[in-house]
Amino acid sequence: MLTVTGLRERKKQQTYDALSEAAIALFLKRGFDEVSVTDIAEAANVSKPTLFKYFPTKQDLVLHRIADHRHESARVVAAAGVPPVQALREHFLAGLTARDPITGLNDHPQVLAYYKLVFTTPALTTRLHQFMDDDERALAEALGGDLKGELLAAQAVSVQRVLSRRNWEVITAGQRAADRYLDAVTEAETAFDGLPIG
Amino acid sequence: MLTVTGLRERKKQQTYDALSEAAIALFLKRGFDEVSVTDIAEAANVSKPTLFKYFPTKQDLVLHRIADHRHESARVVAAAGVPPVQALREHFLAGLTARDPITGLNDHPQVLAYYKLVFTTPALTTRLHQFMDDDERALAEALGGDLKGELLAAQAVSVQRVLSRRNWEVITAGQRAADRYLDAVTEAETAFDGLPIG
DNA sequence: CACAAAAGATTAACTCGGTCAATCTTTTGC
DNA sequence: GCAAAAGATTGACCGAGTTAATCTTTTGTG
Repeated sequence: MLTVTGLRERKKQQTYDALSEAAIALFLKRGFDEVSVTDIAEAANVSKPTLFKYFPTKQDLVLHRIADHRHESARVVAAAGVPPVQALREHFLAGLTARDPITGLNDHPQVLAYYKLVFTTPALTTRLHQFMDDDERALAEALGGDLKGELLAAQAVSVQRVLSRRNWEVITAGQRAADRYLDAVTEAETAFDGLPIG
Repeated sequence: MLTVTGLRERKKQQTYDALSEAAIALFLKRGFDEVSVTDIAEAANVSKPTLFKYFPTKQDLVLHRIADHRHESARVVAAAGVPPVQALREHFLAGLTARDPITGLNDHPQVLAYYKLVFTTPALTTRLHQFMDDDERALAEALGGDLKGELLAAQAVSVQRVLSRRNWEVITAGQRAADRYLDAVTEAETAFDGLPIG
């Protein structure tokens, strides 16, 4: 068995990428609701059932990028040697510095277009919230699963959602990420200060 | 114009009730996903498009009861003469005392069956979360719409969701509402104490 | 009390997201 | 090199939700 990666694996990856890229390109051009999954399957030279073997829902054609970050908060807390809230705060602040798109503080046109698509399409925001609920559950578990853990998890996820959304809105209104950075840090610190333990 | 309530209004109300009751009865008996909207329309002697004129989605046939409480938090805050967090806390505690189903502290079999249906059906919990997001937006607006308001709104909604869910789980596990009451109050006070300002 | 206008219900046909059973292709064990 | 298993592909199908045209019922008015 000398095959490093089977031919099959490579083809699968190719199909996956073709679907995702075709989908996002079409969605960006015509809008999420104006493109049918059949259109996407055709554009990727694949049948509709095949598409759904790669992506469980139409929304996931867009959101798989974000979904890859699933349970990140829980992992951060579990891996950290410091108190949970401190770990989450530092992780978010590092994200701001790195201009991680998930913090909303990124003004690359492609990133902006992508998030505009997500935030202005109800079906996508809905599914995004499902992912965040998953995140919250995992985080609550990582925090012990008791009342305090559940509350902290819910509030930590909320905080990150509100902060990211605000950053994205300011950037969308035209401000450069670099110009927003300091305010974003200030807001993040204010927000995390409001969490128990600190 | 002496007509107190037109005949038309009454018939509409009748159809509305017939649809809702037929739907919930069928869902409770066979499960949400095992009943088609066509089944419900037939049971209510109505056509499918007519059903959708009364309820925008299949889920709303179940959730309209909860949806009636929309923006309740925002209204509570707006109507109160006390600080927002205090108003929300008092409102929730009053709900516990009154065994308001929305607090999870209600052990009537019908109520339990209804919430079991809601919480164990993904399509319903998803739509429920959409309502809570609406609630959160309205509350944030009522709180001023700035960062602090948005954060407080998100956390207040989270707190109520976590508390209600915990109560429901304990009741579902077999405890009587009366026996849960004191713990529910304690947990609620702990949770609201964690919110800014208090 | 009749009747015109309008509001609402009905029907049939349609679109679209998602699933399934059967078929075909590729990989793998011998 | 080949048979069997694993996996990919497809056409046919189902259910939610919509639309346009038609028909019924209610209501305000002469």
